Amino acid sequence: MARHTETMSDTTTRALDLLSLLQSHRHWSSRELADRLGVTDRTLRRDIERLRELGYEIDAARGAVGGYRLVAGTGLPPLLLTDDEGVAIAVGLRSQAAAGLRGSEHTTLSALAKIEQVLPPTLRRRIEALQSHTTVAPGEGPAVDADLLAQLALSCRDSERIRFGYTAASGRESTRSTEPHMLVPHGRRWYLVAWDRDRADWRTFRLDRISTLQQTRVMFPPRDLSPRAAADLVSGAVSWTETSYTATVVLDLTLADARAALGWWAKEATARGADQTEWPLASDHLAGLAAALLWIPHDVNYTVEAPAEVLAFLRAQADRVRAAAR
Amino acid sequence: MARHTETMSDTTTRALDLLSLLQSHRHWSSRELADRLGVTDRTLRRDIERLRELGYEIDAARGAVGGYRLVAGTGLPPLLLTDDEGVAIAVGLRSQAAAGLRGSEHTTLSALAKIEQVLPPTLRRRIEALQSHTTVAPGEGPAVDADLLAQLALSCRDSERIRFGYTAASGRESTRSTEPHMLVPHGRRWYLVAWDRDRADWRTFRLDRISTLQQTRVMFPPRDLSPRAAADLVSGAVSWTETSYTATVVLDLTLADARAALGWWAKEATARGADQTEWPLASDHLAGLAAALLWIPHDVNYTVEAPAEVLAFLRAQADRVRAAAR
DNA sequence: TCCATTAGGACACCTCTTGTCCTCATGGCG
DNA sequence: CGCCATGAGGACAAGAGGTGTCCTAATGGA
Repeated sequence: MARHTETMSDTTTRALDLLSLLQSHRHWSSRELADRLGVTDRTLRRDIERLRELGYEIDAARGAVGGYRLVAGTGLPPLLLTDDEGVAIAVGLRSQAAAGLRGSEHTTLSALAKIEQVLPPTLRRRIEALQSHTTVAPGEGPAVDADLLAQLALSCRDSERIRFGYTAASGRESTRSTEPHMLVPHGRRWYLVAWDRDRADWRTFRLDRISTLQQTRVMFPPRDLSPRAAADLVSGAVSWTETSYTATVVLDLTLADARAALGWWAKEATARGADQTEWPLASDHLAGLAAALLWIPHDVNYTVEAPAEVLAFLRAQADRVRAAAR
Repeated sequence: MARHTETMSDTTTRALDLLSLLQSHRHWSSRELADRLGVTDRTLRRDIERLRELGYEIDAARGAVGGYRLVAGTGLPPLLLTDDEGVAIAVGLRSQAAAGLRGSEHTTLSALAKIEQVLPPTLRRRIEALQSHTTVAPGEGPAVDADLLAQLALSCRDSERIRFGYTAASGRESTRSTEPHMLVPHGRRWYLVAWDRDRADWRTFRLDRISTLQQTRVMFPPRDLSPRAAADLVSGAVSWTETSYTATVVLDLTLADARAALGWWAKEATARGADQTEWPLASDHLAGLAAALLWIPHDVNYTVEAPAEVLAFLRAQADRVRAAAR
């Protein structure tokens, strides 16, 4: 956007500017591009050629309505984002990490680290503001502070020593000086696996028990610890084994009707007999399990099959709501 | 990563490579960087200088543990992502757009358009795979196909004529040839505001009623229509006015205790008298409202104050659950 | 104090870029 | 069918700018 002073090394700037233009609109004529970049059309063609040599695929149409367009190639080109777009991406990544999406936690964190590293402070404030609006599902509040997660991801990636306050399960508070190694999700929580310098051993820390994080800018040589071993450390340390609750809902609907009524998230449903459907539910929380029942349409009859503990919870909740809604 | 053939224009490549290195790790010594880029340290210093002139803030530490680090400046540098990171970002943006996050829809879409434009097909397939795992809250299934949303966002941005099949509310199917103008979220749904070429007028289309999208690669000159007017078009067209439900929960807890018990998403709670707390709830769906109650801890007494309609729903649901959980 | 590191000036060599001028290829439109 | 606007790219000369070598100056940590 900002026209740079013309005295600097120009060909590099122009290449980036050109990429940015090609990303912000899909169709450009040679004239327009050349004018914007302040060069001849011949030079522009050379610039395009250069980008092509660098691996970016640029389609060109000849003739009356000709023009250039950047097209999906084999790799990702550098993304040239506006501030707002950067904010949108950071918010998306943060909430994704906080929600604990399985299967790609590490890439999510690494992308987040990349963007957090260069995020101007002004934009960071905007993220906080936006994030507070992201009140998605009730009860599913973020199990972790996304900002802390991002900071720790950076420190892990860069092998930077950190200090923080920690409140143990027993309630004892202490200050830890550690070499952070890896972030591991477990259940709906995140754990930091780090080398505790005072205790000279590996420790795991629950993120929501970490209070004040200080990034010393001191690097350390990474120690060996396989991801597998790190995960084992965490599951070993998690004492209050996070039980997962399950139940089966039996709907008085054919499988096809059930699919139609419940939509995509009933895709695990199976038929029971000719005109009933089994719909398996699972959740880390009893409340989450119960919530799913509320979305069954009014005109559908169903019963719940589940362990006594779960059924008792459901009955108790029903009674509470009945009493409260008078 | 891939070493390019050495014959090409190099200084631009090197600048991008350098940025990429600086983004993938926070701390680098001059030696390391120079080696990786295959140049002298003097040239490297010149490259760093160039980047600084381009506006990227690069910290340097002199002395024994010296080195360079890319630091948050005033603007976002080009993001150089690995394929995996690109996938993670696309997934995040898509689910954010699909969830209908308020306040930043347009930036989210514009960022999404940017990345979708250059996303290699192989990566796109990976996104689909990941997205099916993102089963977040029950009942909150994606109200819209994220892929369609992304495609339409691209066409709107680039003023590209499109054709698609549309099933009207009446059930009548038709094929529309339109000039897409803007995507507008309303309730949990998305609407496309477009100029219908056959009817020669503005029309709104619900995204989940659009069936087969064809992108003609024909551009058109954008017509004037303010965002405000577009939004009005949509809310005018939405007949079944999407009512939003509200309720107030009165908890037998002090405000402080309620905050502690309910966590961050009870931040709108206010005190009522000395030892009660008012907790306002709002949701587009009755079920969403009811679900919130389930997360209130067992040992807390509460009552619900709400319109008769809402109370009736709560009682009915309670009875259903009671009956089903036998 | 010493050492390793970044910072940057000077200079010679040479590559690469740029604009001008040219011809060719291609797609849409009348 | 032929016209015209557009992209593609070769040739060439002028000159700008990148590179490596060699140098000295700061600076931070042990």
